[in-house]
Amino acid sequence: MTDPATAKGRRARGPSPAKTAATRRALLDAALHTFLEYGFADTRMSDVAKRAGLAKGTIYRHFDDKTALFGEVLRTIMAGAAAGSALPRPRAEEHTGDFLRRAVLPMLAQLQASGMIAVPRLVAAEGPRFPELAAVYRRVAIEPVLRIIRVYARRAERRGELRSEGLSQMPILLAAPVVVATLWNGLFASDGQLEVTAVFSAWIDLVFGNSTAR
Amino acid sequence: MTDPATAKGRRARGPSPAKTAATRRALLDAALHTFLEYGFADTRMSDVAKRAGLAKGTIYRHFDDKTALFGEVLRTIMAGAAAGSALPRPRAEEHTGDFLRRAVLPMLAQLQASGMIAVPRLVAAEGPRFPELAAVYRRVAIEPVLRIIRVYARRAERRGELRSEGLSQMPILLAAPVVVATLWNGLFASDGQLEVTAVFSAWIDLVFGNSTAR
DNA sequence: AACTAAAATGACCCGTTGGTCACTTTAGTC
DNA sequence: GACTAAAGTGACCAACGGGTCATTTTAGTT
Repeated sequence: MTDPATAKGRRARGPSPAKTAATRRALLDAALHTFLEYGFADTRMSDVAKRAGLAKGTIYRHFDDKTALFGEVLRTIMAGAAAGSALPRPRAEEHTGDFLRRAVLPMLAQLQASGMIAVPRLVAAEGPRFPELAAVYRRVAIEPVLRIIRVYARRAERRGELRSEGLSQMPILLAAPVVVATLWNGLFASDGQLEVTAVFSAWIDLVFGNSTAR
Repeated sequence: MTDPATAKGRRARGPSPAKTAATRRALLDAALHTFLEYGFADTRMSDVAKRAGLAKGTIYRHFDDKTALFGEVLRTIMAGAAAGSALPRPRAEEHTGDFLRRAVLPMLAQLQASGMIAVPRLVAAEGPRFPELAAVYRRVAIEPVLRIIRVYARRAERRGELRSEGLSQMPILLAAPVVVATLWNGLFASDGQLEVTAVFSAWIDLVFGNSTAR
């Protein structure tokens, strides 16, 4: 587009673009954690700035307003999640229940460790006030997951591993227990946390049969 | 305590207590619907008043502040729900899956028709900011439901209808699909609503087996 | 070292809204 | 119909917090 000389000359003075990007990242990270902890309404722009070690005004050099910041936070998260998703394939004769355990449990553990597992809860809580964002989240995060579930639901149905054909038509059933466990943990933070992996495992047992006593 | 004459004399002038109670009910009802639609933070006290056909100041003659109003709304809902819950019993040889369909589906349909099915979503969204309320909700609404689920999960396990013993240990698995469907409907209000009863029915099929082809 | 453009700052502004209270209206009692 | 206690009212207040912008700091260039 513009020739290199112009581009170089244009950026002749002032801090490097890398530094700018780093500031932006710091703000997004601080915002994510603050939003997760307090929700949108109870998040103070000044708190986000403080957490990032910056002044409130700085936020507005990178984002139009609070809503835009929230949107960028979610967009960034989704982009990162999409990048880091690489599901293994089931082995030829592997029982689909075993495969799901093998594939999904480590992923859940990682999500839990990184704190990212709370994101769906944030979306569920704030989504109604940001319908466009909810729609993006659905398209970018939810639908792909449902599509994958549908693939393996079909496989399990083909192999006669399930008691009904319902799962491929309603793939959300497979994800529901994980979502609810996450909500639970957000609601009752202090007392009686649910181990998300244990919930999922019990769910697989119930639907596909316990692996030991199949 | 106080003798009747005193009590009567004390209330000798001014509007009747019945009228007061009606006002209170109108406010609670208006508040419930406004909270359900906008959430706690985006609910304006003036809007609640307007919806109830009263002035804002009137709210403060019945409730200490916004938080107290929210709490009373939830407490009232819970009391009402607890009162109106009468589950039938399974017939002697009835398959537990059939029984659950028979017992739960009408209840879900009724909850959906009355709009009360959105309450869990409200609690999930606002709960983290009101931990005591979340705890009350858990004790009054969630735990009783889980207890009932556990009873029928045990029955099903005893009768060999399930593929694992997990359900009685993790009764939340039964409720999860309904909760998630409700969240979904709140998030994507305009497009692709889920029929909660259909979701529950598919769940039963998957876990207990389809009633036609058992 | 001087220069300067971009980045960062934070005191300030101002709209919004929860909550107050002096006043008005309502409805039982005598 | 006069009396009065409770219910209801809505203009008003104060605080809070999102967003602005004149000023200062930073760092690449010459």
